[in-house]
Amino acid sequence: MSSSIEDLCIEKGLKLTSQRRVILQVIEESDDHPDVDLLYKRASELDQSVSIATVYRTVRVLEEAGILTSHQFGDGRARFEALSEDHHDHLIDVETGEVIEFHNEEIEALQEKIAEALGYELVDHRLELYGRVIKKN
Amino acid sequence: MSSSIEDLCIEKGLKLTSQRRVILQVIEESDDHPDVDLLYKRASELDQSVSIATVYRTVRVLEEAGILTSHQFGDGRARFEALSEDHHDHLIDVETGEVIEFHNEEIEALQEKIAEALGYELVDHRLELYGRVIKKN
DNA sequence: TTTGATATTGACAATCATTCTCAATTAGAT
DNA sequence: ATCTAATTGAGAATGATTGTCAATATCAAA
Repeated sequence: MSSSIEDLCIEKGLKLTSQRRVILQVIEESDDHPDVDLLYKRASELDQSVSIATVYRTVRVLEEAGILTSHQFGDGRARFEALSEDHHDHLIDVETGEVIEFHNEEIEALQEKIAEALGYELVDHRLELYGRVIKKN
Repeated sequence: MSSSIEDLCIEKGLKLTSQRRVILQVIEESDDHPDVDLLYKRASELDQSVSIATVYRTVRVLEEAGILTSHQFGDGRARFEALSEDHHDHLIDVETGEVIEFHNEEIEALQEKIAEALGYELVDHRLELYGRVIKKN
């Protein structure tokens, strides 16, 4: 019944309010990369008492707790996904806005190497590919 | 006297107003990655009549003309640089905010390959490394 | 050159995403 | 059951950016 994300919140000492439970559920059930408005819409369907201010706050708290990550893809608003142990980058379909996740060890290693060569320890990175479907005919 | 960026603007059919000339000059002389406020400050020193609205507009027009590119590094505002033929990516010093440019053919090729493997033609990409200086002792 | 259509400008209002404020409520420890 | 600190909803405030509009300036054509 209690989701794994809820357990993480308890570990981090976050209070589990009814609003947070709903938002957590929505996040857990989303495998796209929703923005705040979409999270708000989905949460509102389950519980009308959730306000958009709370969605903004919850999303920030969860990110600070290392449970969520946010991305900035082109358009102005932040998009979110649960932080999983398996790191991945994103390919964004420029026609549809669809987001495809991928992971490539070779490119990960290469980034470390580049940073090191410049005298830096890599603490984070952002790699986004923007592409158009190849139509074969 | 007329800068190469000015020539590009003429080619694109953009009118060369005195305000634009000043902004173009500022862009040409900046080798950091200034945001709109900084461009505005630098332009104002040369010509007090330049308004921030015009900086915003000019920057947009120049980007549409393929003369400028904008980046979104972590903080909210857009930062700009003249678009040169030699493509590069960015490493951002997380302590100081300093931006270091680099280019790596291997990683460029790898990105193409990854996109292709997912069925996409790569139209653009964004690679940002966030690092901390390695202090040797 | 002067003219004229059209683009550009400054000032500031409007917008959009996000954060803040504050009084009222609630979770969870005791 | 009680208490304290965290959380909430509503809406105001913020910060970056874009839109509006009347006044002005550019560049092409006469």
